[in-house]
Amino acid sequence: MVVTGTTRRVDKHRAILDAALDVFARQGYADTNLDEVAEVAGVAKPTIYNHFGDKAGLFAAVVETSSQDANARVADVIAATSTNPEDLRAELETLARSLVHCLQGGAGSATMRLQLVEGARFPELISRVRDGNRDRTLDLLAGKLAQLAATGHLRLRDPGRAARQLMALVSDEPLVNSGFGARPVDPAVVDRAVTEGVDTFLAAFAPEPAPES
Amino acid sequence: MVVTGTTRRVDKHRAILDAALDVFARQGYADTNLDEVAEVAGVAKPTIYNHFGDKAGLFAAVVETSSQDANARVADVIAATSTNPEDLRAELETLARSLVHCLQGGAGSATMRLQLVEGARFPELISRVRDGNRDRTLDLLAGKLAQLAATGHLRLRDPGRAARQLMALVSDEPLVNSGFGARPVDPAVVDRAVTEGVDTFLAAFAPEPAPES
DNA sequence: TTAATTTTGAACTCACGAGTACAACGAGCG
DNA sequence: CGCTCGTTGTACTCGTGAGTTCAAAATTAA
Repeated sequence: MVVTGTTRRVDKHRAILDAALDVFARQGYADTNLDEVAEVAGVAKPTIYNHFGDKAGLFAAVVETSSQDANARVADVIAATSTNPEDLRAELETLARSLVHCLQGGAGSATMRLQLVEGARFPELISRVRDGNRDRTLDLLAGKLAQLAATGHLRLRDPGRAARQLMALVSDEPLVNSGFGARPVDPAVVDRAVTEGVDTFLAAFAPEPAPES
Repeated sequence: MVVTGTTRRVDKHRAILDAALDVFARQGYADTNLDEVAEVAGVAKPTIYNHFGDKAGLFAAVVETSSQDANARVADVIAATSTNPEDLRAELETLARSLVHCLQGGAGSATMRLQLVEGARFPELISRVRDGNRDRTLDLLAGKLAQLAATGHLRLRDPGRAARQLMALVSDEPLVNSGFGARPVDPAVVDRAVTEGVDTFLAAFAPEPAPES
């Protein structure tokens, strides 16, 4: 077995990032002390300083890394959506449910909470990362919706607007219900928001009147 | 001129609450020190302790008071909406714009930010106040929408759902654009979200096909 | 195997802010 | 006017956490 030269160092680097994401998201930047991050990561505190410089440096790295990860997950979900589905409603519900879980459940929840809560403390970093994430997500989603329009499944004049509104309809209620990330997302709430949100979306944007509305 | 016995004390009490709302909202609970609140309020620090006990007590009072104020403003806006408007679209746009400004602009912005950011630190207080506010707002709005349905302007099977979705459509974009309260709300963004959101709402819930969609 | 690099545990310094104390002053009331 | 209560400016204590130090140990590289 061949172990590459920096494998172990990468392990610790990643372990610190993972631990920090968890602790920062739960407690916020101010209430997070690096003794605790070190303990969760299984390293010594000076090791964190060796890798990341200082607390703010660690935070910035966590935000960047976790947001890139979230981006990749979202892109996968949108790419996996068919542009010629047999059941459009079901396809959109699956897409929407997956998006909400990517953004608000599991690792996405921690990422979202950092972006949401610490915008005042790190305005440039958070704006750049969060707005970049959102723009990218909406672009990809708008692209997919435009394809659905091209194949006659939807009637859109502005795919960007449709993307924004679909996101709003399906994500607002779960977000509020979770206390903006302070509580775990309730899958039942997501399901309801998705079902109702897609229903309203189709009532507004489907070519023919939606069967239910 | 007759001055009531506790006028001065009420003045200071209110001055402390106002100052604290401003500072807590800008800096967050952890980064707010009571020396600064005292300076902004124009009182001595021990006076804050005399009135509110400790920092957490002050914060709780600020959350309660500002949320009640926000509640009253929202109730006024909804009550002022006609249930038999000549121009439904314009009436809904006015309602929606006022709601968003109540919730996300001026004093509403500070209130919202406290509720949004400090949910993890004070879970019971924030959940109670924020969920109570939201439930009340949605109830009032659902009531108004139900009345619009009763007069034939809308076609609803579930006014509660319609209220949730109207709120989502008109408030999501301004909220994200303001960095969840970290930046001032941009009126142009609100206008666009309101116009487009009401348009989609009417496309889904108006009795006859909306003229634009 | 040796040398170089990284990590460690433990202890430390220093700045900061919550909360307190207190004598003196100010405001309000009878 | 005297009394009571609230407020003040100033100084203080104490706990906490960011960041640093260092000799020894562990890991990695040659």
